Amino acid sequence: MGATKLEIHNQFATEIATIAKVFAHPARVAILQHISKQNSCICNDLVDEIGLAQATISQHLKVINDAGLLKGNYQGKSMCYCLNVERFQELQELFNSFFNTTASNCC
Amino acid sequence: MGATKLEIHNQFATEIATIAKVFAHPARVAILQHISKQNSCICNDLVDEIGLAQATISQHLKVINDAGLLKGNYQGKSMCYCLNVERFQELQELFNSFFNTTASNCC
DNA sequence: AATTATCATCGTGATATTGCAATATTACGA
DNA sequence: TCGTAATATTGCAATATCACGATGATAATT
Repeated sequence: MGATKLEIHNQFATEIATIAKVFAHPARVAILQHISKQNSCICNDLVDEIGLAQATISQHLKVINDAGLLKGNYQGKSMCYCLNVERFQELQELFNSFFNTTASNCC
Repeated sequence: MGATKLEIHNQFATEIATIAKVFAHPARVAILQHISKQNSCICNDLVDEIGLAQATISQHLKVINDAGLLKGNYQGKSMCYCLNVERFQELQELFNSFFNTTASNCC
């Protein structure tokens, strides 16, 4: 045991959890903030800005990218990572639908 | 190495990540959904509903509770867990302020 | 008091995540 | 095409998380 029992949960719960995981690390939140602040992003900047090794930043970027949250293209010899705003807003709406449907008046 | 370097990130990023972690497991999302559906909650119900062992459910409930998301009191011989709606909405607002401030038009 | 029911905590495997050094790959300019 | 700068990938060690059985603790019931 130890592995999450994914198969027993409903699809929506699994989806929310998968998305939440992306935001569940401060480095990834900071990366997203930085990207949005800069309006564009070169990975090397992030190494200085966030204070983690290049390999670590690259790994976090991969997680964010796998969630569909980045658009990237080469600009000169560096990557230019940008936020996929449409996808980002899609996730926000998913989260809000979770928040909004989960309300209760209680004992 | 291995442990998250919490101290290097800004406070807001750490806060968002901490909250996101609560929702980063499908069982916890499912528990929150179930609590809201039932309007009240007894842990044993959850064991049947979610399909995990009682000890495991109890652990997840602790994580949710540590985030301030539960109000609980004894009702007869079982616990009655309820959603702390105020706190829940507080977290929703925090999340939305993260989503809303992180927007970008890109290269 | 003993029993039962319910939930919490502890201890322990199993798996996942984090972080980094080393290495590979990619793109560009000389 | 060779060298260099930027980013990705790999492999590994450290730590965190998940899941569960066993054990405690508490309250109602017998």
